[in-house]
Amino acid sequence: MAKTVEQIANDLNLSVTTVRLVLGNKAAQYRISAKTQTRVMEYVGHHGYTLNHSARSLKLNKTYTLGLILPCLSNVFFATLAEKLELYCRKFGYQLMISCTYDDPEYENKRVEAMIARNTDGLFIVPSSRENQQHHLKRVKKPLVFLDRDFLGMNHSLVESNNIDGGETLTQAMLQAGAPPLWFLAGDPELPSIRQRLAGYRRALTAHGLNPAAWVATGRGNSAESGNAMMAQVINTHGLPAAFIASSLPVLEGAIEAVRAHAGALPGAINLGTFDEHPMLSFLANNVWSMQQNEDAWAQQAFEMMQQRIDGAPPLGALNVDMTLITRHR
Amino acid sequence: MAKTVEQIANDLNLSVTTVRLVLGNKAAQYRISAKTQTRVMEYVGHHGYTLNHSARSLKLNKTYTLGLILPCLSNVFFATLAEKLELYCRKFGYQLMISCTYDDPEYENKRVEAMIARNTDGLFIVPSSRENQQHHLKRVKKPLVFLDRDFLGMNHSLVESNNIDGGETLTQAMLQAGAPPLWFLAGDPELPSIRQRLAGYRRALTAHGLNPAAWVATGRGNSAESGNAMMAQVINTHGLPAAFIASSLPVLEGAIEAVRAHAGALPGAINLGTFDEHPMLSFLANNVWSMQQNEDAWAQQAFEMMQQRIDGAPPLGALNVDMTLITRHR
DNA sequence: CTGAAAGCGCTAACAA
DNA sequence: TTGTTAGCGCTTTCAG
Repeated sequence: MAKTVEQIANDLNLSVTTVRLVLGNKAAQYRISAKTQTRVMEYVGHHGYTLNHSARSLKLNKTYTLGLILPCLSNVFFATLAEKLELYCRKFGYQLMISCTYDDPEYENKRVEAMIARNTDGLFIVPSSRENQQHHLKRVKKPLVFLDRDFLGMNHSLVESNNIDGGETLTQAMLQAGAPPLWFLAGDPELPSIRQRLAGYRRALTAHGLNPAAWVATGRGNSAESGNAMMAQVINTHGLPAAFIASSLPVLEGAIEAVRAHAGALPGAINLGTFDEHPMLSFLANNVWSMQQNEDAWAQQAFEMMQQRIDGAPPLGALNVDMTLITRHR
Repeated sequence: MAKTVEQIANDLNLSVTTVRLVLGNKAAQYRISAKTQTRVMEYVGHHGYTLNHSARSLKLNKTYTLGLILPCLSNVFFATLAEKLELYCRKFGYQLMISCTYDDPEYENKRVEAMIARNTDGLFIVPSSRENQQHHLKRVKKPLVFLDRDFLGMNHSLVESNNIDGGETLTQAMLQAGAPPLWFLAGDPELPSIRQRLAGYRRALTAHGLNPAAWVATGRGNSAESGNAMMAQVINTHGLPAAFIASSLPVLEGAIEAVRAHAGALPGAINLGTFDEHPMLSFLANNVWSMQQNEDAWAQQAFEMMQQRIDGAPPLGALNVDMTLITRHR
């Protein structure tokens, strides 16, 4: 196993060129004699041959490896995105290297450095801050495709969900199903995606002749704790809401916890809205509206962008992927 | 950026060795003159230097890369495991390459081949079948650490949960909380982990003087569909169960769906047990017992095993990680 | 149709 | 304390 081309050539009294030609299926093209071909093929069939990627990478200065740098894999959306992206990469002969930043800016820079040192051919990055994104843009010479978060809004390659329309559609649907107030719990209002979702929410409220700022709560992060705190505050100041939208699943978890802490149980009459879909939303006895992000479309678009960048195309701007409304009515 | 050692040496009229020595922090050891050191450091501070991993790998025949081959990342348990494992790998200078098999045996073999061609220093594998595991064991010369599933029970390196004790503890807890029958929905009884969980369940039943085979349903896979089908059958033959255990979260999802389809809603009195913990289990209004797997401990153990194998140690046998019972009482 | 040779950037052994 | 060199396995160019 794992013979080198040179070994094969020596053992067969051939030159490396000849061996390479038949190994690379160029035998016909260069009219290698049938006998030589079979000799090589038999040898390989017997002893095996696996190309040494390190050597190839060194020579070609291309590793057929791409990096994916994201906040964390335990978030189902990112995990699914990573899975889909890996699938597309593999399909075109690339290996994907995944690294988590836990939204730590320093960590993120280190991961980017490490990926570059490993000669990845390009990087997909979910930046954790405006400064990070700017930093990468300035320092990284390799093809870069940003995902999910656009802090800058400039002309670089980026894939994100159509969060504004998603927020609007979700809000509209919930307004049609029940009377206001309809609260919006924005876990991390600093994140561009959350800001956009909130903007969509406001647009829908305005269209309904409602005050777009009356029922918005903001938190300090995309977490259950933050969701809990926001809901606790809403209950404190306005009582139990009849309907609310969570900016993400962890926020929803925390908010429901807070409702339970207040009311003993989650009243079935509360209408729930959330971004990101998950089968376990079916565990709820309430009406649930969820805005699903299309990870597969993301992955496809992102990989295509990457390929174009690798092929020398200039940055391609932002690309929006539509979201899908999922409803569960009890 | 990205200067090579040789370029630095040329520009500074030094030899590669000298440059390497100060770059590798061996300056003191080899007593490189202070002047030379600062010259090099200044040059690097100005122009930068990133080690070329491909060249290093080729020379050392070591890539500091490890492979992780698992069914899928959209499964939260595997995603979290991958995340933790990546953390440990990184801590020791390794990069992790993740690939999903979707439990397709052929795919799995291809992924293994690809990882080997890329000179990964070792492989973590969640094998999808007995044949696959055997195949890898036979053909892969690199260090191998299996995860989650042991089809063979031989002397190789493996990390899994203590599924038997976990199943027993879960069953005991639920038997203490409510009267039997207590059903067990085994999504994929072919999987070693599920078999073990079932064995633990049976042990607990027997200890309680109950028939260990009376309330077991088996399905055709670890999926919501399978869970749905099993529960539908249970309801058909025995009516709505007062309590049941799902062998995994997707099975639980499907089972609850089936209960809803039959009863219109999920009766709050049904006691629910499941393997794998997830925050969204809080969405349920029922009593819930969940058996949490400790991904962090898995990752640590698995990485340690891998290191030992890389350092030349023989296979180290199976290692069990205890599970933790999480209870939610309403 | 087949062969020879240079060189990718790094490491390690040996020289001075 | 610093310099020289061979070679990892592959690709590519040029030469028969």
